[in-house]
Amino acid sequence: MDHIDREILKMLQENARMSLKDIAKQVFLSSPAVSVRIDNLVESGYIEGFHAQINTEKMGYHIKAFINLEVSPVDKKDFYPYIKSCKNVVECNCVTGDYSMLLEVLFPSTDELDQFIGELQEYGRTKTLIVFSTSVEHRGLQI
Amino acid sequence: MDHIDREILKMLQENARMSLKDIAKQVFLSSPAVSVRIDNLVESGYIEGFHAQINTEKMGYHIKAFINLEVSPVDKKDFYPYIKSCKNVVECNCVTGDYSMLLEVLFPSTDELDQFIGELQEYGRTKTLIVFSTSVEHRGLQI
DNA sequence: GATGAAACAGCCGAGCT
DNA sequence: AGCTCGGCTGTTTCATC
Repeated sequence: MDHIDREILKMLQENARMSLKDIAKQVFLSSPAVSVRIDNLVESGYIEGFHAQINTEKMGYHIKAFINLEVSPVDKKDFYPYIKSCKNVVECNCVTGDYSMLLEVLFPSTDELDQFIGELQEYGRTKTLIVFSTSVEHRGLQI
Repeated sequence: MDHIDREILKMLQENARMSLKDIAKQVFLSSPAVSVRIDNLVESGYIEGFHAQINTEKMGYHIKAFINLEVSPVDKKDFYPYIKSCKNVVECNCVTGDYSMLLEVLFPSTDELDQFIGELQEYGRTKTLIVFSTSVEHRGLQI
């Protein structure tokens, strides 16, 4: 992990479909050299994947919300697989504070969100924050 | 936006570096046909970008946290450009509830986080939730 | 890590449905 | 109008230095 690897990471973070040739040009290396570096970055776990970022609004998901959820330690074994299977859950973290879990979710409308919160309350009390606007869209670590 | 476009979106979300040929094979189309479809998806805004997902732990960012921040409406004009420039801020939302803003941040250690919270308090009071563990890593909309 | 060759993928235009 | 097919260009990969 030298400064060239960091440069490659940065470029792939901005455009994951960038060609090896274009990357090579910018780091003053040959394409094969870049190819093996990328393979190594994936292999060693620095790169976890390459993903297309999709406009959720355009896909009909108009409501973004954060749900604080209290889950008792006993119920967590059941909770984890359940929450992973929920397509609308974009992120789920175990956190400090009054509520043990913080979820980020996407729904087409408040109706579906409301129904989901109903389901969640089987695990514990909730506090929901609905997103008005996003000033910094979820982005990777700025290298 | 037909079912083939949705299939292509799904594949690019899973692996943004997938070749046109491999995509074409799966949707029973020719590579050129897939190429124009992807261009259209980008053009029409369904795809907002292609990004490499980087392991933040490996990059030395061991602390993830959510910061609830109260910002008065008057200060928001200053706040937005400032928060965008903060490299450690991964996401920033304007939300309902007691605090007007919810930030997701990454730091190498609690020291840097603490210092950042100090800076933020110029804008208003804060409540910080530190992440113990992440059961659902930030992922795109499940199509 | 560089180079050159071979395989491969992507792009553009022609013809087809 | 949009899709498929073929050839040309550019890209990736492999073997060698």
